[in-house]
Amino acid sequence: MPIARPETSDARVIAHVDMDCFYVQVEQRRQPELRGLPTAVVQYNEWQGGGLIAVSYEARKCGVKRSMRGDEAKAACPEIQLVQVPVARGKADLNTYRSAGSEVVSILAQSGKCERASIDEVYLDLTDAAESMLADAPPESLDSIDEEALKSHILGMSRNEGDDFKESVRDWICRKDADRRDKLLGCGMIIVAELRKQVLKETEFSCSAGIAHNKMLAKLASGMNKPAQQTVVPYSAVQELLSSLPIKKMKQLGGKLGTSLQTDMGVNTVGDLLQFSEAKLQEHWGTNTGTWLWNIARGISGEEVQGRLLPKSHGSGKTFPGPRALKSLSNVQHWLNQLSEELSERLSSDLDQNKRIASTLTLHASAFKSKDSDSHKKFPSKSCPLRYGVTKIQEDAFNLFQAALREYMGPFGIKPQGNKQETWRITGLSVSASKIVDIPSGTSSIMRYFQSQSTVPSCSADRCVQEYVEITPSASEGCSEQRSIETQAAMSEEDISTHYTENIDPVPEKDFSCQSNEATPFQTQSESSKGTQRKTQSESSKGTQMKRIGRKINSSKEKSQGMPSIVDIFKNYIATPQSKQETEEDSTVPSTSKRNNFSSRSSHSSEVNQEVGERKETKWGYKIDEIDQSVFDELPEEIQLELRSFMRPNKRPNAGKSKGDGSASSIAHYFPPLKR
DNA sequence: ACGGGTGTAACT
DNA sequence: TAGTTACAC
Repeated sequence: MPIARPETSDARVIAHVDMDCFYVQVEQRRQPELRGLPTAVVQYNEWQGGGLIAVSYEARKCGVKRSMRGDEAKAACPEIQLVQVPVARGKADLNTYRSAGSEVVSILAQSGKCERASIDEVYLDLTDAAESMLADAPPESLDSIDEEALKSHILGMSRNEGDDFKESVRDWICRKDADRRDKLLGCGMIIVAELRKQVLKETEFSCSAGIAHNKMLAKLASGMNKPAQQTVVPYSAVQELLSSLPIKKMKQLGGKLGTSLQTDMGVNTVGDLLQFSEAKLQEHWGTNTGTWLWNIARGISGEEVQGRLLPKSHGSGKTFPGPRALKSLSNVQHWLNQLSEELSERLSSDLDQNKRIASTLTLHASAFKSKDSDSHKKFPSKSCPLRYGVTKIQEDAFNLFQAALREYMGPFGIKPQGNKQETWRITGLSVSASKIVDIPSGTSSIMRYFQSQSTVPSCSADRCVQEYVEITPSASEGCSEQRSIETQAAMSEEDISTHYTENIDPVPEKDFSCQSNEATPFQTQSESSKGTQRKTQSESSKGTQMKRIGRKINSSKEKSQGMPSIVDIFKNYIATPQSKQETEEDSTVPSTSKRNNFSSRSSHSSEVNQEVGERKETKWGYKIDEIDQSVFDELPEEIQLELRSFMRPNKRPNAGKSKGDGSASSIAHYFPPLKR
């Protein structure tokens, strides 16, 4: 899994910035009374006090650990303050933490290439900044070195009680005869110290950081002195650091690979790896992993900092452990609706704030069948093209689920009436959206064309989304209609639910009482389709997404056949004046060093994807046959050409793989080619 | 059959 | 490609 990359430059300056117990800090900012108190963030308080997902350093001192239950935490530390994760739609809602993370990224992205590694971690490539500093204003030329920088930990440098370690750090940073690599790290220290101070000032969040020559070492270092400190790894300290480092501490080696390294080869520290030749390692772990390990042992890792400030996918999921496992289709549908709603909301924000569109919807579930030999068969994942609009996502998610369920249950799952208890339990559900692409900005002829075409001044992303909903034929038509036949075929009469109204809107607590539904785990597709519509319609009256600020839909839109047309996307998008000040009008100029005007709080609309400045290939993830042909044909030829260039280059002219028979395992037939 | 909810990346 | 598996926080 890890893959070997050659070191690209011998003296990059890479930083890893890690927020200290981030969720706790977010809650403490909201409730300043909690500052300084032992605090933990917990989710689902009802069972054994809920699970801890973040623990303050005060609480860690009393022995509270992440992944304790709330009750255990109380036992270990009676004064502990437990704060619950917000709940929306019956599930944990992490949005406040996500946007807090964005605040931080906005600040950290100013000084160099920046990669959002997770909700609370960031990598920075500060090579350019450090080199500039070294050239223009090297540390020894400065009147004073930042106090925060002087607090840095420098590996390999002694730091005894009574030492004036700040003086030593100053000396180290300013050493004239230093290795150039050390000088660069010295500059990195100063820059990172500055950034961390800025983060603290502007967000009130503290963080720790590691500064080194590559990501792996920087990551290692950021965790060495927490909270609110930074650690530097000079080249000269690498070997000693690694020689005694337990193998499992290395990123990527915390799991099975690390375990088998220990058990199969007796490798307990990273240093132990040095004994093995590259060939030997490859022999055991394959070419890629072998080389990767060989490099790791030497502190070599060429992995680059991706200039990416935004996530590549969005997901919404929930587990239903033990007795809460879902037992009825309608209950599954209920939860899929909740998850889809959240996902849709996040997609709307992404479109609104970042002008990005996702193109694949994936459903994951986990399940078990008690009373069966293969009760632990994996529940298959399924995906399909993503259509914008809450109800569409809900519908598609549910259909994907049913397809997966039929596959999971196998040919004998279709008639459970004979087999007494033989039935499924769903222990986890998640929906996610991926293959997210930027909407190309401003200057292409496509944009100009639609700019001139569009009559309506409009278009928050909300409205874009609404219009997809409006223009799309009702949910049960088109691709989903066809499904019902097959789905019905997979069900026995006995399975057809007559408990629709009872089942359709279960509250979470009712999950426990689903026993009564057991005998009728299925409902017909047509029932369920109606159910979907009815429900979502009533919900839509209160949902902001569906509130229509109605406008007439033009005729070409009405011709669209169920998929949102890429052209519609353009039209709706273009009609809006760009909120993002897209100054990279000509995106051929790398803009990495450009200072972006991030407005740290309130909006991340300014969170520009840094890839713009690089040679990122902006390709539409849409297949040409997902686009409304009639609309497409109406375009000037020149525009058609340009549009094609945005589309997937290797598209199969006519769905080459589709079987005639519609086997359960192929999702292709759920999305028949558009009639032309 | 409680580490939950998310996210990335490589492999097949 | 779609789906699976591993890993991390």
